[in-house]
Amino acid sequence: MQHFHRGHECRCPGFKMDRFVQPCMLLLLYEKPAHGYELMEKLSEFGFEDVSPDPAMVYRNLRKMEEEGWIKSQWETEGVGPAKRLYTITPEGEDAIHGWAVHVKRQLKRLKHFLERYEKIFNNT
Amino acid sequence: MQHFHRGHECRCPGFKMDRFVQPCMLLLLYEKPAHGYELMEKLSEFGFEDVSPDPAMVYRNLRKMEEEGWIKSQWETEGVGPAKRLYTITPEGEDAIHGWAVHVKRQLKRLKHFLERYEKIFNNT
DNA sequence: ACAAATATATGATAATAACATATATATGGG
DNA sequence: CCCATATATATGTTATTATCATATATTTGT
Repeated sequence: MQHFHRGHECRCPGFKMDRFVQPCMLLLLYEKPAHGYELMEKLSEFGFEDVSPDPAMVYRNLRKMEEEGWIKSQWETEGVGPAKRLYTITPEGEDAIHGWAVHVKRQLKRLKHFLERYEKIFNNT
Repeated sequence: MQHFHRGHECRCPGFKMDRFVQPCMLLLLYEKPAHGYELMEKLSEFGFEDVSPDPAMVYRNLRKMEEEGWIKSQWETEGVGPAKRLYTITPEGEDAIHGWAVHVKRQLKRLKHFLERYEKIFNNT
């Protein structure tokens, strides 16, 4: 038996949207090359306050995107702090952003329709 | 190596949002009791044209929600056509709708932020 | 008699998300 | 000097989800 809401805990995995950090990180990298930790913190700008900072989410998606050829990295051993990978976006990565945008628009439409219908019924504001 | 876009095929699974059909079906059932096939068709209203009609998606989610106690079903052998399960929403199911609405609002915020930022950069309309 | 539409259901597998954990360096305070 | 904390990256494991294919049966129209 599955439980998506037990007590105060919420178990609606479908809306955690781990994958959505990919286009978000791509946008951030398009704006400016950065390393993982930096991206992890900046994700809060996109409304991931409740999820981040989650290193696993960020680094695993960075690896995936590098495999895809959407981003590339180089080690930075100079400067303060431990060695870091500096990520930059590739032309393929830019294409991917546009691909994601299509899905985002479609999903936005779905969510809006749901909310309109929901509020019509339950009269919420 | 993973490929989310091969040729014309799109492989962005994160945005297919199978789980999102749950709150949509709950809303439909709140409006009026229905059976699976009916729900499957009505899902297009929520913008699932590209996914539905997908029997697996609909029936499996209905089973899950019945396990959760959000909906209940009874066989209808009378009337035209093959036997069908008539689903009705429970009070727990109504609670679940409100729970989902919270996630939908949060996700909507994220998607909007992404799109605003995206369009600011690429000047799309 | 047969095709198509209606209706429900599941098996198998690929992909994702969630959680815990491991690692190392640097910095500031006591 | 030592320790806690912040910085920084990385992976193993397991649970959950999504996708695709397929199975079943009834009814309606031709």
